[in-house]
Amino acid sequence: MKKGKDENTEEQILEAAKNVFQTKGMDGARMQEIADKAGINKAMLHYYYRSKQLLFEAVFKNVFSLLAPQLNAILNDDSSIEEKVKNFTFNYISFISKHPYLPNFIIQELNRNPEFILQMKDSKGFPNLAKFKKQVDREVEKGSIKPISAEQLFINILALNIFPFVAKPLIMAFSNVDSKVYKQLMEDRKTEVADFIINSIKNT
Amino acid sequence: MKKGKDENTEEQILEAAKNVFQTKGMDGARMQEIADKAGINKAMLHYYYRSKQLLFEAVFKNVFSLLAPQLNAILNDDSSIEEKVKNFTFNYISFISKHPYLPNFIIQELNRNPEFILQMKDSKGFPNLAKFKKQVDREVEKGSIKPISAEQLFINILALNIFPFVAKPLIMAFSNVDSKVYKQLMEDRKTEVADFIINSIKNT
DNA sequence: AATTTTGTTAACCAAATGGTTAAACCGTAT
DNA sequence: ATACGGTTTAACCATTTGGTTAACAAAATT
Repeated sequence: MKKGKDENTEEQILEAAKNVFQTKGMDGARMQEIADKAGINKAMLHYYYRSKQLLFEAVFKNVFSLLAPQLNAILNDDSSIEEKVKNFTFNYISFISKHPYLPNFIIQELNRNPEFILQMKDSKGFPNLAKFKKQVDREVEKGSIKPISAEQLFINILALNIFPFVAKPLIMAFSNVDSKVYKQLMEDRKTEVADFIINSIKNT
Repeated sequence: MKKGKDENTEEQILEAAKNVFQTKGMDGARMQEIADKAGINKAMLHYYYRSKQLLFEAVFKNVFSLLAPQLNAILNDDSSIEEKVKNFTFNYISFISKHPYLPNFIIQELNRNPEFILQMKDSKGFPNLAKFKKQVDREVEKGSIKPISAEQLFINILALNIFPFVAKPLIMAFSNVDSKVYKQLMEDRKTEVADFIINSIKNT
């Protein structure tokens, strides 16, 4: 069996490609740089993935599959809204610290080619608002949270959690803080963001 | 005087370049495409702007100068926090409808090259948190709003307003809405976002 | 009117880039 | 041992791309 070897190379390519594509984007990425990072000949990229476009798509799907479960935690979990907001906020900020380029990569590439996400919408595990919508409507009706549509609440939760990482250079410049202070701000947000959201929607 | 002619050409180039750079990004943009959109010969781009890099920087500064006054409305205006939040939210969403690619462009390019914003920090009119910080601290002390740092509040305001436009393709896919419904959601946010923020920070 | 300066173009160039190919390599089965 | 299969590499190729040049046109200056 030499399969160990192939799978290893294929995996090394994907890892290197994830690295380069996430930091440089599709247009800025260079096949040669990916090959160098993987420590193999450039022809191997085409041997295993045919073209830059297909390699990119493999990377995108792989990266996206990391994000989807995070979002499903808020959409398809069984806990209360309040619990979900607390858990999601806490976990997401930890998660993103391990994948700092992920949100920007996904957002950038989807804006470059918005049709691309349509191919993924069918795959199982793709985040979907249906269940969350029912829950929000029910809690609004019960009176435990103020009137808000599930869509707007979902947008707000994502915005407050994701945006600070996407806009890091901008925020750092405006607020005149260095990397260290910025990191502390993000650490504080693990609990502050949840409080901010809950304060806003909770009925007294 | 043929100055009318030059300035016209120079201006046409900048307009075409803004168009192309904002939609394709620095790496995806092609000098030929800019020339075509401007209806002139490619050599003119170099005649007026020397290089792709310098043309890009001219575009970036121009685009950034549209955004800065929007942000200063919340940082350096004299109205109360509540008023500011209401006005900013309402105005920003209108503003962005006229410049849909702007926030994504700025965020994407700053992530590609975070040092770039340092060159701009000195220029007058560059958004700065100093005044806003004093105001927030004062209002917290007075007890008119709940304890929150100016930095976190500013991040939250930006996040809730900017993110929905940056992440449009993502949100559309998750919530299964078409462009028309999405536009309505954004329209609703002109008032909903301000309420959301104020609910969260206002002391009862 | 002659000349100099500025604006504009077509043709060209060198480097970079995604992709291909033909030969070498290497473990395995015959 | 040898032939065979997938794997890997160096060299190569065609195209794209940012940038240049030299000649030409249009003003501006004298």
